Formats: sequence, C-alpha cells, structure tokens
Amino acid sequence: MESAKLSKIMKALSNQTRLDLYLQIAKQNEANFETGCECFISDIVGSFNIGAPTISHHLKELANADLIITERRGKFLAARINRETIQTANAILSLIEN
Amino acid sequence: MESAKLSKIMKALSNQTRLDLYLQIAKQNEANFETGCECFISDIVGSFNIGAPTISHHLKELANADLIITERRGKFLAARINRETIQTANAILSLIEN
DNA sequence: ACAATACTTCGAAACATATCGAACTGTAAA
DNA sequence: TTTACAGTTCGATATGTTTCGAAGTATTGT
Repeated sequence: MESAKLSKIMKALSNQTRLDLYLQIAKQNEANFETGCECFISDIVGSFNIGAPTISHHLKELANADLIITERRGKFLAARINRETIQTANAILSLIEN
Repeated sequence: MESAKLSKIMKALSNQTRLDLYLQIAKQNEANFETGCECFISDIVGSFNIGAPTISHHLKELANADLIITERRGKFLAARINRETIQTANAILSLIEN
C-alpha cells in the first residue's frame, strides 16, 4: 500500500469520537456474528453524547476510508467493519514493529 | 490501551508528510542496525520538500505521541523508532482484524 | 394522508493544523 | 572569534475539522 492510503486510514481513526464509533461497530459486529455481523447505528448512538448530524458525518468519513461498509435497512442504517482495510494497515505497521 | 492513546498515535500518523517522515526514520533505523538504529535528520530532510521549521514541528508531534525518540548528537539530531508504541497500537488493531 | 422515526444535508461558528519566513540557539570548524 | 551549519521558536496566514441547529428526505406505522 502507498503511504497515501495508510495516512487516510490513520486520519479516519485519529479523532477520538470517530475511533470510538469504529470500535463500537467492531464490537457489535462480533456480538452479532450469527446475523451477518451488522451493527444498527440507532442501537449505539445513545452511548455517544454528540448530535446525529455529527455521527452521520463521522460515519461517512469512516466509510470514505473504507474502514466500514454501510447499508440501509429500511428506516435504519447498518454498518459493518471492512476487515480487508484494517488488515492491510496492520500488515504495514507490522513491518515496522520487527 | 485506552482509545485515547490510540487516537493520539493515529493522529500523529494521519498527516501524509509526518507519516512519510516516520516511515523514513524506520527505514533508516533498519539500514543502520549495526550502529544503534539511528537516523540523522539531516540525512533525510533533503527528500522532503518542506521547510526546516515544519520538519521540526512534525518531529515534535511524533515524539509527543511516543512514536519516535530523538537525541542530540552534537550539531545533529538523531531519531529512532519507539517500537513499544507501534507494537501496542498494532496489538489493538489485530483484535479487530480477526 | 398523517405523524413519527432515522438519518442526511446545509450553512455557520469555533477551533485546530500545516506551513512559512524571520529571527534565534547551539555546535563545530576555520 | 568569526563563520557556517543544524535545528528551534515565534508570529502570521491559510486551510481543514468538529460540531451544531435547522431544515430536508426516506421509510414505517396509524
């Protein structure tokens, strides 16, 4: 991967709120393994004390960095982690680690 | 690790120039394994087309996030990667990966 | 059709960041 | 002891980011 894409991923995870959002989605994905690893945003917004517009904005940033994949489910928005992206980022950092 | 520290690390690596700086230092560290894994800043500044004040600023940010350790060597500044930090970050991301 | 829910878009305010040039500090070398 | 070099600090500017409230869209339930 080029460093351009890596820095894009890093930027998406550099904001505290956005990182927490991402980690929450990852957590919900694990909990709902049987039902397709989906996380309904409406189920987690309550634990963040920021407005809906801001959540929406952050989700778009995460999606834009290919860190999550979102999909409408009727009235709701479902999100799931894109493992490929975090794996690639991880692979690069691992090179430095050793 | 708390997500606060992780986001701090991510933020430090979220800027393209700063990430490249970090990767360069990592690369030089490997190349100079025998001589204590040090990277002299004066040896790499040439490959970045930004001014010295900006380099100085970015190095401070990297050091502040504990990603690198800097030390004066007479007239020069030597930098080396702090492996512990990147290892910890990596460990957290690995949890999501699987 | 109407109301309610879930989320998005827009515009603006507040704040943070990247970068620069000029001036400064510390070190080494002539 | 001057000069040159490597890097830092300062102040300014331009740009980007986070967040909000208000208004908009889409979908579901009454």
